Amino acid sequence: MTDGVAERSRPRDRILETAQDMFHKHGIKGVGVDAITEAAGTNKMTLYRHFESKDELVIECLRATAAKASRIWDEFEAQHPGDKLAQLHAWVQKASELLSADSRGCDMANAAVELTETDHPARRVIKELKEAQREKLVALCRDAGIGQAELLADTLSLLLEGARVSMQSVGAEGPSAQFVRMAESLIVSFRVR
Amino acid sequence: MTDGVAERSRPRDRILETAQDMFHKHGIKGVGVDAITEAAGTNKMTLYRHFESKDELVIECLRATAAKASRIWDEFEAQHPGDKLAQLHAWVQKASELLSADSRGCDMANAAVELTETDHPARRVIKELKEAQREKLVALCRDAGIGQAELLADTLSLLLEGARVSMQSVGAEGPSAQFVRMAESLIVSFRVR
DNA sequence: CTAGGGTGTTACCGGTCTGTAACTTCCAGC
DNA sequence: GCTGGAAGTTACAGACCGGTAACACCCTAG
Repeated sequence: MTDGVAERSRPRDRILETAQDMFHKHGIKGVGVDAITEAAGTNKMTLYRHFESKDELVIECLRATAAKASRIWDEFEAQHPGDKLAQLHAWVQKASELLSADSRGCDMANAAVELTETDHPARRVIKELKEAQREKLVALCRDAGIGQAELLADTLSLLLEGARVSMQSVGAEGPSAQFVRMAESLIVSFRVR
Repeated sequence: MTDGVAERSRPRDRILETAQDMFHKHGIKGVGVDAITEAAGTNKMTLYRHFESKDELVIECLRATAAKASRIWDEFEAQHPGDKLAQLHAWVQKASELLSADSRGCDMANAAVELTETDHPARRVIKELKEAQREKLVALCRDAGIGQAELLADTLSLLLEGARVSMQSVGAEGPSAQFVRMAESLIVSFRVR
């Protein structure tokens, strides 16, 4: 039971937290609702009283993950209040740390790969959340005084997304190991311009 | 039956081709062997006479995909014999074309995302094939006279990998739309150095 | 013409999946 | 102490999964 998260709290919270963790580790199609409820120390009926379907649970998990990521951005502002360029460097640093700490990449991107049905209800949620994150990074670049803010933000996005997926196929010693160097010299080259 | 590939040829070839196509479109866990054999105009017994398991079929499909990609590299050499820099630009161009033509990304990366079991037999194959592709790109960059060939190759790899996964979450109008511009200016900046 | 290998067909095994029904148990608020 | 709602339990439905057994067929090489 390596996935046990059985602190005493409300069943709904336990289910949500456990599901996040297990979806992240094993993929969405790789884990059944029975396994989630068991690891959460509850049962299937209780899950279906709080979530109308597995798809809906998946969506709630993605929203929770995005909310967690959003809280990290607050740290940047707290650590470097007003200094947007420093916050951009902190973004690079934090991304690199998360790359080292976890090899399963981005939950939203992974879900998009796994849920191939074009009309799957989670797909529009993924798109919305990813677009919001993109907006945030663009704004950070612009406020940091970068000229082509959109282009830098998109390039950094692709580098990070690529690093996270590359780790899953070739491991941490592959191209993703150079992420920080790539990102930093990119920022430099965009500032000079 | 949108996945039908029923030309008269040997069952093994039809199964392999059909499986490649369906794994690509619907994911590995998203398609069963019954669906593959039906679309290939054959039956399950015949599949299991040629492939000892679904996992083995998956591996054969990945090898076939990699072989197809390898043939594209031969085109570069044919189109620009000896001119490695031109071949590098052709690589960027071709990558961009494939991005526009297909939104389901790289089969190997997708498989790595889907097959989370660390000891899954396909994982080592994915790693080997990806490492071979990396070697090829590094060699191309080096032979094109790029100083930091490894770094350029890895950066281009991450950009492309990122573009392919980004398309699946936010669509073709997202950051991946700028792939060519990013790659080309990267090459320029590495040449100047 | 015949033998034999590749192929097709049908049925089945044991397991897993999402989702539901009916019933019991527990516990907090009155 | 009683009550009402949340949570747990058991069993089940219906579908799908990967994989196998037994047998009929067809077509080509000799």
